[in-house]
Amino acid sequence: MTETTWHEELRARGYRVTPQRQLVLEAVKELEHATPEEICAKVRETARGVNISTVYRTLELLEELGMVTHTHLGHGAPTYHLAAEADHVHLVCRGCDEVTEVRPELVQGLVTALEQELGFDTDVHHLTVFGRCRNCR
Amino acid sequence: MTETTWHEELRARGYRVTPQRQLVLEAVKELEHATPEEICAKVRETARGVNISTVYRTLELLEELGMVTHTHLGHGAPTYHLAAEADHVHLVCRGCDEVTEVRPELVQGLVTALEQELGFDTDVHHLTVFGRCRNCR
DNA sequence: GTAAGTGCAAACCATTTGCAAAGTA
DNA sequence: TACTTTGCAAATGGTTTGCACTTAC
Repeated sequence: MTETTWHEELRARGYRVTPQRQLVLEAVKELEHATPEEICAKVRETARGVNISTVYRTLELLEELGMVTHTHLGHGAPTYHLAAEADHVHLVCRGCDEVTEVRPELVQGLVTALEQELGFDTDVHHLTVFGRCRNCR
Repeated sequence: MTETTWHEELRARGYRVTPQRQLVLEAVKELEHATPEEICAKVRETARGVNISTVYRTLELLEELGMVTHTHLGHGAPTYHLAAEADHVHLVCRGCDEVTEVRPELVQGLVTALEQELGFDTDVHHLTVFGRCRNCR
């Protein structure tokens, strides 16, 4: 999605293009897997600050627009990334807490089975698999 | 695991058998998919109350002993159930919030692939798949 | 100009912690 | 008795909300 496209997308739905919204989207793009707090910190590196509640409100909006997605990689805050770059599944090791991204094809069998057996449409982007990695098991 | 077995299990590890621990385990057994708050409420139905922090501490202990497991079915608190009865994967519909339990064989392909390709040992009990059910898609 | 968006502070929910009192072995 | 566990109240972390002020259109 280009710069102009999403500006129009916002306006078309009655939302406004604000510097805060642009900054938050920029930060999500640059950080990858960032928590709201981290996004807020990143944005504050630039002169203009952004309030944490604005970050939350903006992330909710961007998610509704389908521009970002979030997933839960641990006990704490969720992490956000661009929907366009989210084509992977997360593996989290309970031993070393390391996060690995794996090809979505690995879950294709599961997705197909759920689809055919139950008519269930899986949100692959949100999927996180917990377990133990080679080194920690 | 029988009544006596887990009492011995506790003592063998230097832990003590207390009425609170027995009540919490009972509640987990009866409720299935209960949050700490719900477990606390359930236990309070019996004359003796239990403090919410004791519930948290007990659940942590029971999980360490491998007697209960937890999973995240939504935005709020996690839900606990007996490890012995946890042999299923959870499906959560984003439309109607309904939770479905499916046979673990459905994820067998994924588990095997992660095992063979990465040596990753998946915690199937904790796995929750978000998406949209037949009625809501 | 007017409706939408922001900042701020307070409220909220889930969870954790310190410590003195109570209970188990 | 000695050491574990509990209850309570306060602290914490993450998130949401109400409202007056500001800004995009």
